[in-house]
This record gives sequence, C-alpha cells and structure tokens, in this order.
Amino acid sequence: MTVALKKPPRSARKPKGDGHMRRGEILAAAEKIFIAEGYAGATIRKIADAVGVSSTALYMHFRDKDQILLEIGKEAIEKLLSINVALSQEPIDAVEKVRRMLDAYMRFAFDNPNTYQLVFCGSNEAISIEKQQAVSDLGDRCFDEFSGPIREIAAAGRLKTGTAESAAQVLWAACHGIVSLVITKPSRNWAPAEELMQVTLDGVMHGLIADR
Amino acid sequence: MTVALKKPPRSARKPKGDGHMRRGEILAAAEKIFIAEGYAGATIRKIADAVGVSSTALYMHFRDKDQILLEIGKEAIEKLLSINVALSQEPIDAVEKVRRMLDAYMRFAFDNPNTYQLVFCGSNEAISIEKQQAVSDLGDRCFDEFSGPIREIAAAGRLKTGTAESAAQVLWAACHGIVSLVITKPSRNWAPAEELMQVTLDGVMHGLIADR
DNA sequence: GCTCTGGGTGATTCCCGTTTAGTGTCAGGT
DNA sequence: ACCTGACACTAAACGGGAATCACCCAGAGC
Repeated sequence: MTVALKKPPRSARKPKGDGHMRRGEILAAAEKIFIAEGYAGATIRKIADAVGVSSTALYMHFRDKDQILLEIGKEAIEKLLSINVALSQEPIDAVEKVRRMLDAYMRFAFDNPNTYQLVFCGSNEAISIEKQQAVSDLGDRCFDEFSGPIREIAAAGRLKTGTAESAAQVLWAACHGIVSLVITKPSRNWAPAEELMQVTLDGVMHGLIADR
Repeated sequence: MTVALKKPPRSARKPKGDGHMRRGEILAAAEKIFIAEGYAGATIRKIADAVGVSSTALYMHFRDKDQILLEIGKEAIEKLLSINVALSQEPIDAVEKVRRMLDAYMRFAFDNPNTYQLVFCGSNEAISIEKQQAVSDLGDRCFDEFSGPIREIAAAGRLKTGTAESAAQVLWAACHGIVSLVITKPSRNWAPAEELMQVTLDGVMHGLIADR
C-alpha cells in the first residue's frame, strides 16, 4: 500500500514494436478512428491512446499527422487503381470499360466516404501540396488508366464534344460531383444512391459519347 | 519620452462601434482574410487584429467562428439565389434557363473559390449541421429555383432518364464536380476552365434532356 | 449625482500538433 | 563481462488555435 507507485510507468510501458510492426499497428488504429470520426476527429493523441503508446511515439514512424492519414488514403486509392487496371485489361468495349470504371469509382466513394473525402475533397486544405504528392501520383495513375479507353473512343471519332482530355475530366468530375455532394451534405433530400449513380452514368455517357 | 507607456491600452482602445456598425466591420475584415487565406487561415485572432479589437470582442457579435464565416457564405449564396430568381423570370425556354443557371453557377464558383469551398465542399466537416442551417436553407431555395424549369421539362416528357428530382440533382452535381475538383486540386493538368464548363454543360444537357 | 447596461478587455481553460531532452533496452564489438 | 551506440519510447513543454471567464468603463436615462 506504500510504494509500488514509483515504477508503474515502467511496467505500463509498451514493449518494443519489433521494427515496423508498430507502424502497421498505428495505421490500423488510425484508420479505424479516422473512418469513424473523420479527419478532425482522428487526433494524434487518440490514435496513440488506441495503440497504447505516447503521442510522441507516432513521430518515430511518421513525419506528422498528415502523413499517417495520407498513408491510409494511399492504400485506399491503390485498391481503386487495381480495379481500374483489372477493368482496362478486360476484353470489352472501351465504352463499357469507361462505364464500369466510373461505376466502380462511385461505389468506392460511397463505401469509403471518409477516405474519399480525405483524398478527393478539399477537406484537407491544410495539407500542403507536396505532402499529397504520393497520393496525388496514385490518383494520376488512376486517371491515366481511365483515360486510356477514352482516348480510344476519341480516336474512333465517337466523342460528341470536347477532347479526349477534357471529356475524361468531365466524366470523372460528374461522378465525383454526385458522390461528393451526397457524402458531404447528407442532410439534403437525395434521391436513392442507386438512382443517382444510374442517372449520372446514363446521362453523362450518352451526353458525351455517340452510341455506335 | 518617459511615461506614456502605461496608458496606451486605453488610448489604443477602439471606440464603440455604435451598435451593429461593428458587426459589418468584422464581416468585412473576415471576408478579406478568408478569401485570401481560406477557412483555416482566417483565425479569430487575425480577424480581430484586422478590425483593431480584441479576439474576445468578436464573440459579442457572433456565437463562434463558424457563424462568422457562414454569414459570409450566406451573403454569397444570396447573390447566387438572386441570379437564379432573375433567370427563372426571364421569358425563355426552360432548357435555356437550366443551361444559364448552371453556367452562372460554375462561373460563380470559379470567381469565389474559397467561398464556394466553404459552402459547397466538405471542407468544413467541423461545422455542425445545425449551424449550417441558415446557409443550407438558402441553398435549398437556390435548388428549388433551379428545380422549377427541370420540372417543366420533365412534365413535357423531355427527360431522357431519371425523375425531375434526380435529374436536377445530377445536373447540379455534374457542375459541382468539375468546379470543386478544379478548385481543390489546382495542381492537376486541367483543360481550360471555359472548355470544361462548355463540355460539362453540353454533355450533361444532351445526356439528360431530349432536344426538342 | 446615481445606476444600469452593453461593448470591450486580459487572463485563463482546454485541446491540438509538434519539439525537446531525456530514459531504458538491446545487439554487437572488444 | 563490459562498454557503446542505435533505437523505441516517454514526460514535459511549447506555441497557437477556439472559447469562456470575471471584470472594466463610457455613456444614456433617471
């Protein structure tokens, strides 16, 4: 009842994370909190507590908070990229490829709203451009994969308006528009998500691409 | 040269703002800083300094920081609303109304990127739903004004896909998509804004609305 | 003269991300 | 067996945000 109070900090100390083990632990905890509470809610201290480690320890493995969250974003985009890569290798019509890529894109956004916001919405205006470079590069590769079939379509003279470049950007933007609005303004009276995706896809595909 | 150092806080004190004068002063200063430095950059302290008043004084006139910035957003949307109201009263075809409203919307966004982000992008995930109510209501009225002609078009059986409700949302979202991406991701290789607006409008109008 | 009131203030609180100055542990060379 | 240095980690502190507190004071109305 007397002593045994001088040493608890020692016993409470978390054992070493055996190199990069700890890094994964941090990311896992951060992702859970981030998905549940968004960018602002995922504080360094909360993440550290979840891992069972002091907040300072996170700086052993990551330069700063943004790097932790962008890492999460990176992993998410990699999934998106792999979907696009897989689709672009399917032996199907370029138009069908475009449609499926956009569909997958919107579903991805609805399935991972916080991550989507982190990466694709300006929610992170605080994050400097350079820090986003890694994620941004992945995003570019996603877009490139998507641009391929569009260029095919353009080359076939089936583009109703714009260039391959601007058409690709507009197609992407239309899908981004609907998902980002639904995600960031959940209180509005939105039509069912399925219907919105459908109408967006139909409208924008028919509007930009000549069918046949 | 000796004293005159004990009293400056007194002489430096700003005279009373004569009621609601001060409120306008604060809004003006806040808007300037906010437009120049965005949401995060417009801190209470900076705004107060610009007005020449202590940070606490702002809480005399506004409940909190968000209310100040949302007030700015409100004024901006009012402009947008008045444009829509004016357009909806013009004696022109409903389709032309829709096109002009969307065009005005995108130009407004490009002209007021920070304000647009504040109001329409999730950059303010920290702002609680209820606080946004006033702005949100104005947004609804804007959308209603826009929905009018769309309903006309739907009633005329000229909607290629979706309902009046979902078509209106998708049209809006497409325009939101392109402007929000260009605004929040300025580092990407975007096609010229004019071209993007043109392609978006053409694509989405032809895709959703039967011409004639 | 007096009080009451409302715009104003400095100090304080709490939380954030980040930095500093360490501490304990262990692998490997001697 | 002993040093040594790298490493994972820590408590404490810093600076800066929003917001709140307990006051203060000039002036209007009596």
